[in-house]
Amino acid sequence: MSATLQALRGMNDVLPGDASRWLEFESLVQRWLARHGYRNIRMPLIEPTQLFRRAVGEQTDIVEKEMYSWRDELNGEDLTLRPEATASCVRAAIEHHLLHDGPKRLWYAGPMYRHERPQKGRYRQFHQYGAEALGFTGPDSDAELIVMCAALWRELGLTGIRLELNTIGSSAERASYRTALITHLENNVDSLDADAKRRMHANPLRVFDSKNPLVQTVVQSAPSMMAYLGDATLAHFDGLKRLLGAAGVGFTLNPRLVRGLDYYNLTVFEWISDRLGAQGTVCGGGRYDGLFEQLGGKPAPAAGFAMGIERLIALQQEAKPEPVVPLLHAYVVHLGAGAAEQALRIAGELRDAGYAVVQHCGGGSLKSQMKKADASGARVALIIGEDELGAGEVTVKPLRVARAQARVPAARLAAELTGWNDAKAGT
RNA sequence: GUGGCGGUAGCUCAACGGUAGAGUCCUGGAUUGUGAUUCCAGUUGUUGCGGGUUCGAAUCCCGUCCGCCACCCCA
Repeated sequence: MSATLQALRGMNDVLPGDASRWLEFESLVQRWLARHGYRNIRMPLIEPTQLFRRAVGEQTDIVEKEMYSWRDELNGEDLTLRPEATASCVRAAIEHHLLHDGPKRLWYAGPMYRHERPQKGRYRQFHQYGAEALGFTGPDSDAELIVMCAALWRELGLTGIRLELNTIGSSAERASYRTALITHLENNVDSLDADAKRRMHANPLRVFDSKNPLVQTVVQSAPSMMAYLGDATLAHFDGLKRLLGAAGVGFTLNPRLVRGLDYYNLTVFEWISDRLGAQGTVCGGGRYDGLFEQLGGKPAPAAGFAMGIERLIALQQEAKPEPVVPLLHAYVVHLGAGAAEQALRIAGELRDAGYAVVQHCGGGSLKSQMKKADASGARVALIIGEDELGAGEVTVKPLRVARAQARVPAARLAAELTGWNDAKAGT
């Protein structure tokens, strides 16, 4: 039984047709990050399990049931495939004293791993670009992170991505509100259904989302978070809202937006699209002022976000479905004795001059070689047969525009090919 | 992790108890060395995998894997 091996569930191959779209996307995103002064940092995919337990939070879904964790039998260490990268980034900043000479703007990219049930836009290995502004206290830093996202959506040509915003206060404010909320829910426990009761202690804010009318009556009379927020929190949030307004970035306040990771405080936000079904969050982030200290470092404020590449590319593909075809300037076909050697020489010279060139391999009739040349997407076919070889020339035949072919001296080809490629070509 | 739907040629799909098909793609040809259009010809499969029912299973049943949808949660 030759069991054919296949990729693990929820882990995908990105095949060349899609990969060229990824490359284009990544190059655009990286230029955008550079223009905002963010510098790349690269962390390991594997970290001590403890890092995520401490950073993300013991009670979170991620830590409780979604991590790829195992014990390294060679030395007894408990290891985990990273489910997100903020924890790693902060760990690295602490370990290498990155903030010793002031705040830093950093970005990272790469695969993350969560053992969830896969569906469209949700995979067990998925990819993120993340930006972290480490060491900045004020709402100006939060605003910068959010506003730069808005610029990226424009650049990517994405529309219909809306911003949801909330403040969850300090951990102390959150704790006292949480206590008050749970007390309220417990006092009305008779009106709660099983789902609400389950959420009551695990994640009391989630009870607000219940569609059960009876539960909603309890929700209506519940205390408001606002009453538990201090002046500093409100001032920070007001400052952020003012800056977003000045930047022309619209948002909707979502008091139930809490996000699933424990390290957040004050600002939390999500960018959401309605075109992706249940997996609509395309980017999420917020402030996490306590994380440095929580991981054993000197206290430092910080904020950041992470965006999902698969989801953004799905949106972009919908907006711009034409396949991304890599640019190929020339396809060299050759026929007859000695032509292969000349073709190899010429292809090399053209590549040295900066052109993308494919040389035909595998022989075959001129007709079949021309078919390959056309299918390759090349702008022109370069034909080297016995005639051309004898004359020291190459036939240049445009494949994308209506223009007569011509013979060009081999020695001048590198200089003249630009003219043939500049001819207006269908993309 | 729970529930629902689905898996047939490389791709998109038909056949829905009685010999598994079409389009597309691919390959070759239509007078000498010229692609993409047109015409002709040809190849394509353990019907996801394993078991069961039946004279006979792509088709019905069970299991399993994978995908999709919803829940949960999030990128």
